[in-house]
Amino acid sequence: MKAENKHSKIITAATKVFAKKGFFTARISDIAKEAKVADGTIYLYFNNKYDILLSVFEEGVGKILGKTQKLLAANDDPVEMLRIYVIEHLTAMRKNKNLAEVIQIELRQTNKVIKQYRDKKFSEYTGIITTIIQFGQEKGVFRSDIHPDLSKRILFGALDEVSRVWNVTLETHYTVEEVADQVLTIFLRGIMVANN
Amino acid sequence: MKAENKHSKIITAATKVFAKKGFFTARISDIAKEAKVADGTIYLYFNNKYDILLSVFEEGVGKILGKTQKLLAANDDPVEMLRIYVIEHLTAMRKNKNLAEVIQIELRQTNKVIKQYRDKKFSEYTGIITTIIQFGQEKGVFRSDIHPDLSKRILFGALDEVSRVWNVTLETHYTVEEVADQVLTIFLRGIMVANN
DNA sequence: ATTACATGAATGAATAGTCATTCATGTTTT
DNA sequence: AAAACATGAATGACTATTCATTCATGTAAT
Repeated sequence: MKAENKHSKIITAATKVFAKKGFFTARISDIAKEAKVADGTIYLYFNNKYDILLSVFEEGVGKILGKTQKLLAANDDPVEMLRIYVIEHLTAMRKNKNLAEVIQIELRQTNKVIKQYRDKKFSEYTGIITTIIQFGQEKGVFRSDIHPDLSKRILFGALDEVSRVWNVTLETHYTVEEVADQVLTIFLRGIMVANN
Repeated sequence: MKAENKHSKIITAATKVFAKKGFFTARISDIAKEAKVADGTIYLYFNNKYDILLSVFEEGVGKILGKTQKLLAANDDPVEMLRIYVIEHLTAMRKNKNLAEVIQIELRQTNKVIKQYRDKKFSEYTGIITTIIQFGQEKGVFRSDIHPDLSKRILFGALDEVSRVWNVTLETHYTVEEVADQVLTIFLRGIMVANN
């Protein structure tokens, strides 16, 4: 119990420190201080600095992925499914800005191993969009001339950028609902079969 | 001449090295080697490592911005203007993958100074989208319930993500034209006033 | 219930290596 | 022969990781 507790304390601290200072500028001693443990203790729970970063990502995305999949399972309307995905994503990013920062910035970084790891792990999450779009096309709700893979990038990129801004400027004047509504309005109108 | 020549040689080399290894992992000696100058020579042209990064960005974005503004000046159809912007951006990102990498990844980094600098400089470039959208709304071509600021993020995020992928996977199987077409189809249908 | 012993989690000072930046020296240009 | 430019080895500051030691908790023996 105590061990598990300390593990998450370090994860939480690291998320915060990485978000604030960036992976390379963050010091192990910063994380230790934030988590209120000794520097050495961190190495009882993680192999090295990279391992901490990957764990932050793994556990963070894991939670979001799990929740999203659960919510979507109870649904079979493509439009409604996209709505759920968008709202869940924006809500999660807004709620945990530190995690958002790590996912959006630190994990993209250069290091090929990190980058490929992120893309692999992440593709499970963004792949959901592709699946929904294909499903919608089969149902005849979404236009068939839309490339599911490309439009996945288009939607995800839009979500990524609008939520990234929450971490940069103090553009708090848009709520999750407003943003979700704009993104969905534009994207859905863009991919749906005309019906009026 | 010789000085100017060396300056750009270093910029080009740095762009390549930063793109490949990332800002923090890149060594000054790597850049020097790539540019075929001595380590110390770099400090005759730049104040420090950060200065090199900012210069890469400044000069790179400057060129793209200039070209885009020039092309747009000769036009007054909002739809056509968006098309030009999208195609120019994708073409530029595709053509200079190293610069794209630096802009998209390295410059987002954490360091608050860097980040704010990027956002300030960049907002001039992405702000063009906002202007075009507002222009289109005034002309009654784009829906008035679209937030120009938000939809700027939506379009730019989409562009950023689709072009980022060119640097990660070997997803070369979409051409600039195909990608531009999908993005524009979806986005324009999303923001235009219905006219049928 | 007190004492002796055992365990392994936690500590943080010391290590070992890295690299941005400087500068004494050399080379080229005017 | 100045002045301007270029070199790259040496410097010095910085920090991830290690590991000898401490300490808290549990178990066994008396």
